[in-house]
Amino acid sequence: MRDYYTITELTREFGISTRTLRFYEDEGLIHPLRRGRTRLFRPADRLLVKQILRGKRLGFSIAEIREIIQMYKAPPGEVGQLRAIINKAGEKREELRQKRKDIEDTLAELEQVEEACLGRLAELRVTS
Amino acid sequence: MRDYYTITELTREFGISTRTLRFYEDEGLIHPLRRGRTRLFRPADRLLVKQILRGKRLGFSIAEIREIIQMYKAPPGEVGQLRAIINKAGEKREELRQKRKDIEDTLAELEQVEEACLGRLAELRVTS
DNA sequence: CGACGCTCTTACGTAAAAGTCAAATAACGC
DNA sequence: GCGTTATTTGACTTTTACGTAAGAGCGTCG
Repeated sequence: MRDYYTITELTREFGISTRTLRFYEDEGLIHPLRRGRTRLFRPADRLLVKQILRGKRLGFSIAEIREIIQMYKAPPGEVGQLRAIINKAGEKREELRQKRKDIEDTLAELEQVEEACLGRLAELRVTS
Repeated sequence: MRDYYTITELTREFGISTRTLRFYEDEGLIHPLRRGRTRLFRPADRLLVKQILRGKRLGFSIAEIREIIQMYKAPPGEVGQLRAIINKAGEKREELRQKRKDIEDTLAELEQVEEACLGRLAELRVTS
C-alpha cells in the first residue's frame, strides 16, 4: 500500500481529470495533504475518490454523495445526532433498494430484447 | 385502462412538470398524439414516461435513455442491425450489473454505519 | 359574457459538474 | 543547473436538464 499518490496517478487510475479531483476538494469531499502547494493523496483519499465515483455511477449528486460520505466518518456524537444518522442511512438504503429494483426491471427488459433479436435472427437463417 | 391522458394528469401522477414532458418530446423520447395542438398521451406513452423516469433514477442521461428506448422498439431489421442491438443490449446489461454491485457495496457500508451508531447508542445508555 | 383553468409555443435563465485555457511554480531526469 | 514535465490557482466556457415567464388560444362553469 503506497503512502501517497500524485494527482495524475489518480486521474489515470480512475479515468478522470485533475480538474475533477480539485473540484471534489473544493466541494469538501476530499482533503488531500499538501507538500508546499502540491497535493498528496493518501490511501484514505483514494478510497474516498472510489466511493465518490461509485456514487456518481448510481446517479447521486455531489450533495448526496457528501451526505453519504459524512455518515461514514461521523464521529461518536450525541444521542440526537446518532439517531439522525440512523434515519438518514435508512432513507438512503430505501432509495438504493428502489434503484436495485429499477435495475432488475431494466435487466429483465433488456434480456427480452436480446431474446427477441436472437429469435428473429434464427427466423432469418431458416427463411433465407 | 384509459384511452388517453392529458399532460397534467401525467405530471400529477409522476410528480414532474409539463415542461419536462415537452422536453422529453423535443428529445424524441415520446411522441404523444395531437388533437389540434393539444397533446394526447396514450397508455404506451405513459409507459415510456415510466421507463424514462426509471432511467433517470439510475443516473442515465437523456441520450442513454434514448438508446435504451430505441432498443425496445427496434423493428425486426436486418442481420447486422440485429447483431448491433444484441451487442448494445449486452453492454447496457453489463453496466447495470456494475451499478447493482455498486448498490450492494453501498448498502453494506450503510448497514455498517447503522450498526456502529446503534452500538454507540447502547454504550451511551450503559455509561450514563 | 367573463373569469378561470388548461394548454400551446417561443425564448431566455439557471444550477450542477465539470472542460478549457492562461500564467505561474515546482519537481524530476540527466 | 537546466530543460522538460507536472502541478497550481483563477477565470471563463460548456453541456445537460430542465425552470420560468410571456403571450395567446380553447373549453366551461356560473
